[in-house]
Amino acid sequence: MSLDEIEKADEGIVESGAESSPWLVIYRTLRDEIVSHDLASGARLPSEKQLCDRFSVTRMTVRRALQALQHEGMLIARKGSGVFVRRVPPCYQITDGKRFIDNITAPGDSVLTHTLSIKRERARAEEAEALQLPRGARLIVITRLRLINDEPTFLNVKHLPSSYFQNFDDIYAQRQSVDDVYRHHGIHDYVRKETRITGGFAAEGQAQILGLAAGAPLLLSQSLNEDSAGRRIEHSKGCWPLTAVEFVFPGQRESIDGTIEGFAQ
Amino acid sequence: MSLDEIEKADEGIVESGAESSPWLVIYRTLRDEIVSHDLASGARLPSEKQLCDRFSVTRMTVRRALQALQHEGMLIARKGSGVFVRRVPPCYQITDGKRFIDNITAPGDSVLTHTLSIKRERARAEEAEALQLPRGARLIVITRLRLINDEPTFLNVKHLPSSYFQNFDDIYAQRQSVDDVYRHHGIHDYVRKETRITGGFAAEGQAQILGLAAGAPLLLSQSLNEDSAGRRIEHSKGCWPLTAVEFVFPGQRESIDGTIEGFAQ
DNA sequence: AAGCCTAACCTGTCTAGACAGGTAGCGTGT
DNA sequence: ACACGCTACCTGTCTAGACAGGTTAGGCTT
Repeated sequence: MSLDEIEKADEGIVESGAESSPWLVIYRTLRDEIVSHDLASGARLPSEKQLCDRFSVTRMTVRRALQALQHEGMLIARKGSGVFVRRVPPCYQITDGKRFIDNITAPGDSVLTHTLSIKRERARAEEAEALQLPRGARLIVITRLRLINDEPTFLNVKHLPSSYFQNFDDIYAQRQSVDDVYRHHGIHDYVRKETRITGGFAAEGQAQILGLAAGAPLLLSQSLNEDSAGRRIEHSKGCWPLTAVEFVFPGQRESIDGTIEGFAQ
Repeated sequence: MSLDEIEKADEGIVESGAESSPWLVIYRTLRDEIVSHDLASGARLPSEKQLCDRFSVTRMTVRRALQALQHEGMLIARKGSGVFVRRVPPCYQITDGKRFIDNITAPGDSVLTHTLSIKRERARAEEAEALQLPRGARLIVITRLRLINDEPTFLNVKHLPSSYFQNFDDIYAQRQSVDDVYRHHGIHDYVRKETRITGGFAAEGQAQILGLAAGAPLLLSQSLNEDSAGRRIEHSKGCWPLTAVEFVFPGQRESIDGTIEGFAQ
């Protein structure tokens, strides 16, 4: 991991030895087998009992190791069924921009969007403030799941003021694209007004959708779009498996030939 | 497939207290006592054995609950000593800017910086590329820990090209400020060239310094500063307890009176 | 009074079982 | 051929106890 250097830099303060208790051995062994693709993504692990035999320990010791790997999002256990490899940790780079997720760096990656629900709701305090609407204003609420290379990677809820998008459902049903909805309603240009990033933990529903263990750590993103007239047109919240992505925010003064990157177009 | 939980993404493991196994009851009870300050920050919890008596379960069941709370950074166990409350989860907002951490929103908060080490190293591939230097170039490496309201909150390693800062040690020793070092070397203006954010897990050394359990989830930040001549003067990496901060990135087109926020000055 | 030492206490880890509840596949009966 | 039900297997959780190793405070020695 990229920050292991911090530890190296400070070995004078704390040394992290090559200590090894039985569960740590199991943890490291399985982790290496996952990273090296000896255990393929999606594959089922040997059952806990088989692992007990292999490592000559009891189930609780095996489970200690499996639990750590689940927390890190590498494994997901399905009750009654088995434990499965979830993710070989490549980390996608996301550049903040208008289409948040559409600028995955590697061009060969597949991105699939699943619309889970479209609802109407009334603005609560939070959305009202973010969108600069009165509390109780009508909102369109879209919940979507994005799969990158077939791994569920981004769970997203968008809030849009109903009043700006009278024909939302028709257009969205046709194209599955919020940008097309914008265009159809006369919004041909808009700006990312603000982006926020923090961390949190997966509630049961989120975990299930993302294929993670309940309580798994997440990256949480929030963004706000504004049209050229200064109207707040979208408030979006989303969550990602903790190590699935790296957000890249380019600085403001990237002046090549006089224009400002992220500002032009 | 109810997704409404995404609204309270940073809640904890499970909500809607429908289901309850013994360890979940303990988890929720202790979590509530921490959040409500019945258990003060820094206080020692009753020993595991006492909790066993209180909840009428065995130690493994108590530990199951404690483990979840440790993972979320609310508790930290010290072997031989006890389990202590670490953090009542207020989340500081950090606005990305020149002085990364100096713009904590709440003005009443205390910020204390601890310089852990200052070393000289040779640039490895990563730093060389980031700073646009030849591999093996001389670097100054500063490791610092920042406490916010006495909680260790930000562990940070800065890499600076030695060649730009001949008098680094003297100036830094006097003022403990990298900005002052810049000024003393004629750099009165610089820009945040890029910021990256992702997530990861605490190595043992990091965990100990931050007062977290080993393997606890972290927010990882990376930033790059450039002076007005376009020289890369600083590459900084850091890690934060997952829920300790929220990064706020204002959009580029915040045009008030014709200037671009984050660009002027 | 200062310092050492020991005993009590605490967490970390592991063993060896047990039962509950979910899953999937196999075989039987229709 | 198909549907159903049963069974074997799997993970989730809990019990009851054990030992190892770190911490701390109180008592003893000097």
